[in-house]
Amino acid sequence: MNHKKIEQKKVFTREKIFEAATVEFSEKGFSGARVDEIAGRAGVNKATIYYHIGDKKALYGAVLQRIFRSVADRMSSRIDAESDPLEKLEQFIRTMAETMRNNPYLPSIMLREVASAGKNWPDDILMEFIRIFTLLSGVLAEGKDAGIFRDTNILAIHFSTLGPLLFFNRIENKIRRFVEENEISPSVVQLPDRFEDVIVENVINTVLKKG
Amino acid sequence: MNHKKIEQKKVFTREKIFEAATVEFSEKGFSGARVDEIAGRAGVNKATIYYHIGDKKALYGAVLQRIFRSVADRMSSRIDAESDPLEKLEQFIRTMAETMRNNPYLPSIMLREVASAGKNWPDDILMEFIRIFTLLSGVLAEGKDAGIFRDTNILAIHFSTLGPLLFFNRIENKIRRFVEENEISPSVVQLPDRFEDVIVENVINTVLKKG
DNA sequence: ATTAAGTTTAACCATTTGGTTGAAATTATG
DNA sequence: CATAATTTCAACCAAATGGTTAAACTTAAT
Repeated sequence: MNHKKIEQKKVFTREKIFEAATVEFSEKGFSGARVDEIAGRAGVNKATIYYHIGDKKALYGAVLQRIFRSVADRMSSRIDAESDPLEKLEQFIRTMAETMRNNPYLPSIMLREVASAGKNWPDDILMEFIRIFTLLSGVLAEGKDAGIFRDTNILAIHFSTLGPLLFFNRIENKIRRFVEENEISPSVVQLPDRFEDVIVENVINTVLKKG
Repeated sequence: MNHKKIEQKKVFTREKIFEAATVEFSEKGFSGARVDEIAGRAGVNKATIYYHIGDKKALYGAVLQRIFRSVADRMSSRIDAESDPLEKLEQFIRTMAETMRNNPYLPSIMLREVASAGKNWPDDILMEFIRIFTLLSGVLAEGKDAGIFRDTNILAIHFSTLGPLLFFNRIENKIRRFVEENEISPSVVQLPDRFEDVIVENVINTVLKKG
């Protein structure tokens, strides 16, 4: 086995640990997550986690950083691919929704982090947030300069995108089950096929200059 | 000591326990919360909690129900006090924001509950949610009948109100500290004095019929 | 083949934690 | 005042949990 293969194996072990940890933290939160359970899911001895990464807190931090960096990366490349500010904004929202759909563990972790008010975010995690915020900020400024966007509050637009998408992602199934079990007409609850379509419409309506 | 005073003391003890539990659960979530800590904060022996309420899970359930019922109650009375659908909608949003400001423990608990996707909500908690949702649903229907509201998605409006308000409430201080420490111009981040003003404007803009 | 370095493992430990118990204290009743 | 019922408490316990360790195993270099 040469150096490359060793490195690969090492990376593979770390990867397995991260994946298992992400699922566990997502399902149970930091306090609820069990290191033994993570080790079990990863098919690895508990001590291996401590050898490769560190204690529970370090592991959680690493998981957060991994997640948020990958989100920021994807968001960045997707928006760069568009030229029109309006399409960039739409892409921002749709990429968010898509990322949540593709990574089912993401929403609960993000919501719990918001709940904890970023009490223990290291600087590198903060940086990933700022990257995303700056991205949106740029899109809105671009649209304003082009004369097609109103002067809107960036934070409000950001939270009005992220918030509803996260909420819906988490609660959709609960609502569907409830509507079904209680034989409520779906038209009462107005469950849309694609929630992000509604959010795209509303956010664009908020941002777009009237006339 | 007569019957009334006994009853008062009993209620007082329960009240102290609930208050302490609410704070503890809010700060640390269900798993992170410690029953010993709750007993300590309430100035009560741990066994008293088990005597009066039950185990940790029952205590948490009782806390949730208390919170959400009080929110639904307040929301209900506030909206009933208005007659115009537009003012009802504004009252809905402002009451939400006000309730969060007055009850600092509320937002983190709500966010964590959304994160957990209501996995273990008993029916009575679900009912309180439905009360609030039905309230908003009625306001929007009323406005539509009066010909001043567009046909909008209730869930989206609900989440576009609740989400941003909760997010801002939790993260505001973090942002303020960050802006200050890194000497960033506040204009870049656009921190408004009253975030709910922005949300009121945006939501009304989304709901209102254009003419 | 031998050695040294890196990696994984089973067993173990100290502490924390939810929950219990029986006695003591407080209060209501006769 | 005496007795019964309710409420509070200190002490205790079993289980769970984060973390450690020393030994075993694997691989790379000499």
